[in-house]
Amino acid sequence: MRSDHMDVKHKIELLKRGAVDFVGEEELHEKLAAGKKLKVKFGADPSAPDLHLGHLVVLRKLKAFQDMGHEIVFLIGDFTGMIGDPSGKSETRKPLTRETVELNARTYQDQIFKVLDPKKTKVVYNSKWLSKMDLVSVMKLMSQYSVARMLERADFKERFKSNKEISIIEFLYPLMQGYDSVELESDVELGGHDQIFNLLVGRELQKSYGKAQQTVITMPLLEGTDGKLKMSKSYGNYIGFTDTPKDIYGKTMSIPDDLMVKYYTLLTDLSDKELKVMEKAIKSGELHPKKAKSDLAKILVSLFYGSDAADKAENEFDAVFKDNKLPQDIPLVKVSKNHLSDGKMSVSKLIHISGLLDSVGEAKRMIKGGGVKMDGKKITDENLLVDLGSEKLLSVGKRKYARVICG
RNA sequence: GGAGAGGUGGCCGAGCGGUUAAUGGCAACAGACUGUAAAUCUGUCGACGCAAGUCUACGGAGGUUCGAAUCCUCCCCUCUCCA
Repeated sequence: MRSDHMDVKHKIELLKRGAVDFVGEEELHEKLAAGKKLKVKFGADPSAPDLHLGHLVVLRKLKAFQDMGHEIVFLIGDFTGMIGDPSGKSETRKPLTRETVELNARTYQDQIFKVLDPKKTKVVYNSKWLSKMDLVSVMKLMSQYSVARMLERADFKERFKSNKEISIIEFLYPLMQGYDSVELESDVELGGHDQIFNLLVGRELQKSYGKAQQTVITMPLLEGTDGKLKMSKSYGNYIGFTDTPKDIYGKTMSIPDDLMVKYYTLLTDLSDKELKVMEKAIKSGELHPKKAKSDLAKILVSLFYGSDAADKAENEFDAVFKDNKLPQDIPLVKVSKNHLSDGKMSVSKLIHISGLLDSVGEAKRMIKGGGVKMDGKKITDENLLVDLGSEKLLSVGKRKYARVICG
């Protein structure tokens, strides 16, 4: 089936929405016009199977391709994962065992298929071809690139300039990842903007190896909940696919207000027009930033858990943080008798034992700072003896609760 | 192979024989305020102990000293310049 010119143009516009880079538009245009079913590559390291909203940005774009009938090739970098993508504070990774890779890959798929259609997704492992390469092939691969070009990569450049270590093997990473594109004959490769260098290497290697070149599309990096650094597991500023509804909601509420428009742009289907309207409304005070945020929080919870869960999360949040009520599910902690003397224990110790805080000292400091309550009353005496004959409700701040009983 | 610089708490970064559990910044946590786990301001920020205090910590192992993150020896790691 052939698509007419306008149709193709429209599709490309749609695919371009929100993208930072879009390299190789002509090739894409030609293929779409010819009615070709595209192979869209998306690669992932099997080491961190905890996807977050940053990934969602890219996954949504993949979904757009899928909805147009194209095939997603989800590449699991089990081989390249042994090196690890150079990332600032790089360290040599311990090689993953086969089982770990399998397990991580499994988890990864469980997560991406919350967004993508498994039927239109092919999963491949790059160890299939990379582990079989002999030194001659590796040398051929290496001869395609120069050190100077490698150092163009922002990450390397920075480390080189500030005299940080760069291992030679890290130079191999972009080459191997790029070689995957040669092997797969991918038509399009998608990734976060931080992947631009690697993706372009893939495009160039395809040319060197006499293949058609892939179109490279990158999506912006989403700032994390701190509003500064990119969302990432290692910065601890992420909202994960597997987070509880409560956490997705709460973490979303902790995003700085002024990031709302960006989040809406990258994580929802609002059109550019609607976004503009919203931006204005927030500025003029018509739309309270909190409202924009709680709406977004609900959208996100719904995406992973459905709208009922979203409503529930909102109610719970309002109850706890707006009306100062208690959350619904407070874990019950049983304290063994051996820890008690005469059925009693000091609050500080109790807080530590019940797992609310990491040490007794910390609990004492919290009490001094006025952050601890028992049965709704603020505790001021850090040595207060608590009789565990009956259940006690402890809270530290508004986010940590435990019901404690002797058991 | 030679010469030099350096490795400090979650991160960045001072200190260079003793009032140093180690200045400062960031992050984190709590409090106040708020229609938010936004913003802002304040406080806390090694562990154990009711406490006096004890222990653990400045790449690793030894050593010198009444006393070491600070000096010495060896080892490991990183960077720079030269060959």
